[in-house]
This record gives sequence, structure tokens and C-alpha cells, in this order.
Amino acid sequence: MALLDLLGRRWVQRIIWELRGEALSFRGLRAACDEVSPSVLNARLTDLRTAGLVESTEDGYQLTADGRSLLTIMLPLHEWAERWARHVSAETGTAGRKTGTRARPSRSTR
Amino acid sequence: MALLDLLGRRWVQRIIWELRGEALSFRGLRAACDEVSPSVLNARLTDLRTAGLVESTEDGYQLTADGRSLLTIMLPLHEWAERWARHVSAETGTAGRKTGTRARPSRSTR
DNA sequence: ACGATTGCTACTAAAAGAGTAGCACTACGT
DNA sequence: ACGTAGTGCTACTCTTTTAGTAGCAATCGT
Repeated sequence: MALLDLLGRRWVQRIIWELRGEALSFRGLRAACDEVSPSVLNARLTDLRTAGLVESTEDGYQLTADGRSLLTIMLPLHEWAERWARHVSAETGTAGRKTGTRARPSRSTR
Repeated sequence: MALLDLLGRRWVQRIIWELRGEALSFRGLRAACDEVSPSVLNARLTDLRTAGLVESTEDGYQLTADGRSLLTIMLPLHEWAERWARHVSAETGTAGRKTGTRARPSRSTR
């Protein structure tokens, strides 16, 4: 279950998603991903490049053929996720649930 | 991107996958997931129940209608993952790549 | 009453992630 | 040639998440 393991890491799906269009530079990709730590971004990019899903060209990072293939598989999932988000929020009264709150507890400035 | 955030956590996809068939008890599910820590399993189950994807019945844990719906969306992804795993290993010479090696560095027994 | 099993919590340790600074390199204008 | 600005990325510290193990309260069968 190697790929699913990879997809289970934080940011991996997001990175693939952000690369759906044109190639992005490291910093551009980072900006697209809410300014992830460069260390984490680089780790994930290394993973994805090793897995052959992303490649680095002179234009920046972009999906390989495999990566694009995977993206098309993931599209229905994104659509489902959006529909689900809508009907869940409708069901519980618009306010986000506790689910995600625990995830990123709004760090202080340090 | 709440659902994708949820799916980006470790074990979540696996749990959904293991519940594809019949309902499983807590310990049964744990066994199916390579003996995950009960603390993590419980945390993920709480997440999934809060999200309305899994429910706890007298027969054990099982997918809700939403959960099963999501599962059907995820099926193509699993198939793609298997195909991909085969062609990657064929390409690199059967031995697993470095990708996963860094991931779980084979803990000592403790 | 007794042991076995179940769901789950409590606790510690290790790994992954976040946050920030900044280096080495290239491309540029002057 | 020199400073400036942009790039990809590493180094470091600190926080959060996950792993690992023990074990408790409740239930079950005998």
C-alpha cells in the first residue's frame, strides 16, 4: 500500500492539486500551499519525484504523465469532498465542526 | 478542504478500506490495521464518526451511507495505486524504492 | 464468582510537521 | 565589477502528531 501511504501524508494531495495547471516554481508552489514550511515542501517534493509523479523542469515543478493520470483519478474525490462539505455544513448549521479545529491550532507569532 | 485534510491523516483511508466489508469491532479493526495504536485508532474513529462517515453499531464499527459513498469514489484510486505499484517496481527492479524507507524506519522492539 | 474479552484511556517516547533565518547561486540593471 | 533581487533549498528550534505499551471499567460466558 505504498501509494496510499504516500497520499496519506500531509500536503501531498494538495501539492498534486496545485500542480494541476501550469508548472510552478518552488516558491510559487509554496505560496499556493498557504506557505508550507520549505522543509516539508521539499521533503514532499522529494517523495513525489522519487515516486515519479512530479518532475522538476526548467519551468518549475510539474506533474509527470503518471502524476496527471493520478490527478484525473483524484478529481471525483475532490468533487465528492466539496459536495460533502456543503451538505455537512448545511446539516450542522454552517459553523465548522470540531473535526478540523484540532488540526492546526493557530500558532502564536513566536 | 476539510475532507481532504481528514483523508490526509494517517490511517484514515486504511480504516475506510478495512471497513469495506462487514462491521468490525474496535480490536478487530485494530488487527486489520496492523495493530495501530489504540489511541490513534480511537482518535481517527472519533474524527470519522464526527464526520459522519463511520458509525458504531452493536455489531461494531461500520461505514455510514456517506462512508460507503466515499468508498466507491476511492475504489478507482486503489486500483490505480496497485497498477502503479506494479509498474514502478517493474521499472526499478522489484526492490522497493527509497520512498517508503524514510517513512517508517523500522522501529526497534522497545 | 471467575476468567476472558471488549472498548477505550493514560502515559511516555519517537517521528513528522511548522516556523524562521539565511546560504549559495543566478540574473539583472548600472 | 558591484549591488540588488530573485531562486531553490538547508539548518535549526519548537510544537504537534503518531507510535507503543500497560491497564482499567464494563460486559460476557460458564
